[in-house]
Amino acid sequence: MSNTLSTAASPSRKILVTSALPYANGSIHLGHMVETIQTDIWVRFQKQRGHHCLYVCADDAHGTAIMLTAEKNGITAQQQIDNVRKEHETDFAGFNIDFDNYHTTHSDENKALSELIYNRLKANGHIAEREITQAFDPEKQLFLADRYIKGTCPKCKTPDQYGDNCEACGATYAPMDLLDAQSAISGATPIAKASKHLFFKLPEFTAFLKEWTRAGHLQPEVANKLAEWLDSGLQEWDISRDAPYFGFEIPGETGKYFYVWLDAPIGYIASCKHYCDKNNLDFNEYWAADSTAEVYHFIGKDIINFHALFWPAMLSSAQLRTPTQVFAHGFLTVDGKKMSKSRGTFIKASTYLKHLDPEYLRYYYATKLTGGVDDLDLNLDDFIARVNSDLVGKVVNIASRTAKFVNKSGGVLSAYNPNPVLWQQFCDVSETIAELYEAREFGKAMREIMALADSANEYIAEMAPWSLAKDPANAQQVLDICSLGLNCFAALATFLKPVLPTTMSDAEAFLNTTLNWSGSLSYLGEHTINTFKPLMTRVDAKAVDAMIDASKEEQPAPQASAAVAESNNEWLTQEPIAPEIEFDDFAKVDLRIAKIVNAEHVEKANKLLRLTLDIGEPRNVFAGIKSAYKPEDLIGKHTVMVANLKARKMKFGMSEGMVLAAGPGGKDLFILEPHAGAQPGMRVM
RNA sequence: GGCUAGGUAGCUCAGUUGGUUAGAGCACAGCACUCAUAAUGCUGGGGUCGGGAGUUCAAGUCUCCCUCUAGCCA
Repeated sequence: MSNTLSTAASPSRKILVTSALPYANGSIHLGHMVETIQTDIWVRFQKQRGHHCLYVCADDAHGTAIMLTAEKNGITAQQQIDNVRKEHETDFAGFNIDFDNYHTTHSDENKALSELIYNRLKANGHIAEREITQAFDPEKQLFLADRYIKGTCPKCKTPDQYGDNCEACGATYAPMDLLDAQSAISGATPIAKASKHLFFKLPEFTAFLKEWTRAGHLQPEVANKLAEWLDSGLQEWDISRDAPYFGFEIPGETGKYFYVWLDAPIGYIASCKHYCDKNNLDFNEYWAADSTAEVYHFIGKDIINFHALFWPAMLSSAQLRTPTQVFAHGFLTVDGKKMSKSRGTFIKASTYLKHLDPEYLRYYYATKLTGGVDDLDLNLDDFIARVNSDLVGKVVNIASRTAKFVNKSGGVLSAYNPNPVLWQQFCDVSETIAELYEAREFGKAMREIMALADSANEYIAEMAPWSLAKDPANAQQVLDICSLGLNCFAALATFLKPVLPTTMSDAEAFLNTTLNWSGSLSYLGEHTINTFKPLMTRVDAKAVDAMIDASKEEQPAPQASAAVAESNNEWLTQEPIAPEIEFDDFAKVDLRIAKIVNAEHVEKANKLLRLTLDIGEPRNVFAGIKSAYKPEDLIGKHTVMVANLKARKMKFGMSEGMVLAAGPGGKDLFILEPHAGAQPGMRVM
């Protein structure tokens, strides 16, 4: 993202940064860490540049899921979220995520702020009330969200589907449309029940949001994505949930609670307030409508709507400032695939920490992070090679190969710089690297840094101080060369400090200095250093394997609902044979042999092919078989069609009949083909 | 079904407003060096830039179609 803000040290910048609030219902895994590591690197960079930067986060502690988990664990919701919060904080600390404040949305601050904001929305006429009908579990006395209802898809009859869409055929439907719908919580058959709900009148913010989303607050691809919502018309947002619900009760209502997504983003403000209150800071400087502080939200691309539509609209109505920018990032894949429990790639943060150094992952993520929303792949072989080669082989090696000569000659660096051109290269690139950090182009920044490391290693190889050292007369020259080498290392350490806080803190101890980056680099002249000790050890491939194995053990492969797949009668199970009919019923269906004289793609249609069939007369038929057949493979073949089916008007024209095909869909779709000899027009009986 | 993003060397990725023989790191091969955590340096092999069509003097880059992958749809 282009950004006119200066990256150089101008202490005027006052910055508030957040990472998305992890849900208090599960463990932190390496996917979460993409976001917190990205944010933490950015925050550490800002601090190192001398800016006032505050990094806050919190656990997202409300909702039905947490209530149910607590119940299952036989503890109160409060105990549940307290336990999880402890675990989350430990995991983040293990990865050196340096929050200034980590709070919870189930806090006094958040309650007060949620009520305040809600009351303002209401006073401004932005809250609507109306009755809606939802699925209700009569046994649990609980309204059921779509994901808590299971049943058979009304369209393709696949069993065990959730209440909003079918994973097998992709159909979308209302939860009560499911065949044999049942509550996933109690197993009871849900009933339809009406209840009053409160809505945030989002459509009234359409003009505001159309402008806001294009005003430099978002990455362009994110703004494009949101245009879809804005152009198709915003809907009112349901912000209430009926009791029982774990959350905050809505003021002025009874048995109504704020939907978890209403108070979650307010948790950013609440955590900020909690910090300000503890530290005697004025929290209005961050959140008042006229605040001049910069506010940034780092989020995953799955929650863009909440942060870039609902959230700015709410803030605007509540007379609070909106975020300076929202930075969305992509998801984590491991070895090119979605994280999987059975493959052992659903790796919890705590599992990683048992086997590997957090600095490795911080660096690897940094090499792959961009300012965009692309997904990030953790390729385990690449991870090992990259960390070992870049950090141990290149960067740390510079110190390792030069330190001994300096330590031997008394441990004091030489003030004479034998190659000002090389040093100038480091100074010149310093600002470029800073700009890349600012723009969250960490991958590019790492590449620049490694190019400098290469230059330093080339220089040392060329000078070969180990050869010069054989003659005591060259002692001063050897010291000059190695001092420059260590200055190069100090510069690299400065640039890498936001990514590798622990390693570079050790480097500071070795170099006996603090690695500031608030201005231009300074050359360490006559300066005493300490004895070099290895700063980082290589990634052990065995440790990576052990981590994967441990992830498998923790999450045993589910006894896949393989019952269906194993059954010989898979198709009968999925779609039982229809009720018996009389011959006359069948005879009503006029099936004919048809020759496919032409087949072609239909522009703008994702599933259809246009077939021209000859049954003695021409027929135009649209068939949903594009996913399984190429037009050229069909032309000239014979098939069977229903010839007396009432013609149907489709978006692309009239369809005069249908061809017969079997299979679940997608690539598994098989049209019928008669044995040789059948002629177009023959009736099939 | 709609939409948004991707598909460039074995792997992970760069490729600015279309402009000479498409780049980097890792991996691989050869050589050199031996200070360094078997680290480092030099040289080299390797790509019909997902497929097809079009615009252009010129397309990885622009347009259209197809295909595969990922995600979102309150």
